[in-house]
Amino acid sequence: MLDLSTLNPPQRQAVTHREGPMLVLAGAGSGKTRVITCRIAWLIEQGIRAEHILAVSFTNKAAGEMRERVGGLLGRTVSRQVHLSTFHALGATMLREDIEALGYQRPFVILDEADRFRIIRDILRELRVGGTRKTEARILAIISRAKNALCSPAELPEARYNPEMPRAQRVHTLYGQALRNLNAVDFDDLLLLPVQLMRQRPDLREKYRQRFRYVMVDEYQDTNAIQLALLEELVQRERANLVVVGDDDQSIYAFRGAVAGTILEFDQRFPGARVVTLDQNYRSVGTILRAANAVISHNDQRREKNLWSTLGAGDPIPSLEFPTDAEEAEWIVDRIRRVAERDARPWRHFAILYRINPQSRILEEVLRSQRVPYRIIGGQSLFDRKEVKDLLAWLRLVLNPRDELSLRRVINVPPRGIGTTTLAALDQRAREDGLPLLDAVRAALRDGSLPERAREGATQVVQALDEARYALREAAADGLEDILDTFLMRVSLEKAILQGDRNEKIARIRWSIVQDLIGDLGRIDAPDARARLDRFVTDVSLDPRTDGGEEDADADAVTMLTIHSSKGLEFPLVFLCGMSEGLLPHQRAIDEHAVPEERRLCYVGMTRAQERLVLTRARATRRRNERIALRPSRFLDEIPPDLRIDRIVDSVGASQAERAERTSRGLAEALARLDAIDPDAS
DNA sequence: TCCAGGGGGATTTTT
DNA sequence: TCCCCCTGGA
Ligand SMILES: Nc1ncnc2c1ncn2[C@@H]1O[C@H](COP(=O)(O)OP(=O)(O)OP(=O)(O)O)[C@@H](O)[C@H]1O
Repeated sequence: MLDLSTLNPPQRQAVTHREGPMLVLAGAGSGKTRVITCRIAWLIEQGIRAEHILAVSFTNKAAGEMRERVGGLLGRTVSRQVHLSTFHALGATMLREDIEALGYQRPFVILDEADRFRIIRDILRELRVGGTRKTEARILAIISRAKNALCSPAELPEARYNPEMPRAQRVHTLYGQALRNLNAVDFDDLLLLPVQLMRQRPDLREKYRQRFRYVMVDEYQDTNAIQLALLEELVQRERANLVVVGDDDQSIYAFRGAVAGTILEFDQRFPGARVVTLDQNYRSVGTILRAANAVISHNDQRREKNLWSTLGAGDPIPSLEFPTDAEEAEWIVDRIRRVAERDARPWRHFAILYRINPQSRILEEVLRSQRVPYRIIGGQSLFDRKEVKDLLAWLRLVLNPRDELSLRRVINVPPRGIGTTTLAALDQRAREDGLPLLDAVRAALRDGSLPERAREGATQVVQALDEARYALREAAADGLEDILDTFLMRVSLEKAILQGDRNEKIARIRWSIVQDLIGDLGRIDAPDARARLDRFVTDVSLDPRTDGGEEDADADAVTMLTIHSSKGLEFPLVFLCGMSEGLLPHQRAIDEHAVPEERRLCYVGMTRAQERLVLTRARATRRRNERIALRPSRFLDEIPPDLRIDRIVDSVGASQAERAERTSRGLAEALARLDAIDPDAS
């Protein structure tokens, strides 16, 4: 049940807001997300049906968190009926329903990064222009930015000076055609196509408007043009029941086309909008809040905020220097273990934040060797796994045998004697006769034009797919697991995986990952087997990294994540590592004069901490077997000296005096500070 | 024609 | 350190 007395007056005003657009603009930890979750509960108590409520956030992690909080207020049964998702998942849902209206088949394929690279590489090869991976990445980025800005590459602001632009323009067109031919969409299409859909089909737009009558958006400062367009199609401007919350200081998705100014212009875009601000921070102790505010105040063009907290003064923030990132990692993990033991803290109270994913590797090694349970959010761990992609490809084929991309991927997994040449011949035949690739395989089997060694395998694949599809047609929802078991056995997925790696142990792990993933099927419920499979495939494509689902979220483990994915979350104890020039701010941001965005990133990272924040950095790191010297981040200097304690922690054996001598602040000062720090800080 | 093994290259941030 | 591509053996 919702208790309005757990809210302060402006929060209450936003929660019980009735009609029309509203913006809640407030700093970190001021209870913006709580406004959204409580508003959902309030609406339902007012008799609004859960399925008429849509709440959007930006990361899968944040959406999951929100679902949990709503579940806490209303119970799981009701919270499951609320539409709670990321913009992309929302788009995927709409497309799963209506993509046929745009001339695609159902189900469609959602491409991952590797698929996109492969397509670009093929196009460049066809155009007879070679390209390094860097070029390919640049072109992909241009295409993505254009889609997110709802324009062609030539219309982008960067068009004049980006050297890849002429090529990107041509590739853009071919890329679009390639995706169409493959019946595939990329992540950007998940936003773009629903907008097109609603613009072309007012009847469908009306259907969605009727469905999503109350709309809320968390982290509104990160909305870009295409997401805004989607929102505008979904709500009626003046009469919009739209409540958005955000903080211009936490705008950290400029690379995706978000503009910090968008949130400040909300009332121009949605006329008559009410604006509410929140000032009280309920998350962090005083030192953390003041230090974060000090850093962010170095940005201009921001809305000045007046955040205060009553959670106590807090300790000064240690800012620690280590010889290398390996020692930095050792120290962090050691410290986590000691504090966990001393204060009887569960592991889940600790988070380690970093700027880029590869920084997690060394931490992961140490955590593992010290047997500290941990969980990595994001990164490439599950995303890039061959076995997961193969599984998905097979499942997609069951849903849609015309999915050529998937068929090409797995037809020779495990090796079935259908190599590049055989495949090319099949491809040509398909093109000549206007057949889908799978039907070309059938035809080649029938008239014997398939090489001898490929026949047996091809027959197996065709039959397995036919049988699975036939079984699926009739099956009740709970019949899905058996059908898939049989199907995967027939296409030898297990064999492919176990043979696929010389290291048997690794192969077994790979297979167990696939099994775990299939086990997650149990959590998906839909009217029939086909719909369940469809949902499953979309879910995994959108967020392949949440392998364990709900029980994992509850697991007691140290959390490791990038600052970007930490947005909206909070932890009692936070280690923000890699506080060096080149990492935070990142070198590329420095080169591109984008330091203010990095400063916001630093602000977001610092404000995740509730009780204690520790900033760490290394003098050197190793990249591609090269030692790279690192200087302290400029953001450290922006924290007032009375709020931080600078220390140098050298390898075991260095005396305290020696350590102190190396601090830039001088021996006496450093020693004085050492006394102030709590006894087991080293 | 298929495929395993070695050499070369690569790291912003998310969906 | 891990991943992709190419080449030579079967
Ligand atoms: N009125 C309140 N009384 C007590 N605690 C509150 C209140 N409002 C919010 N909180 C708590 O403060 C913390 C931060 O709230 P919340 O996550 O909603 O902030 P936020 O503004 O969304 O933060 P951010 O911008 O960093 O995402 C949460 O632990 C929340 O439960």
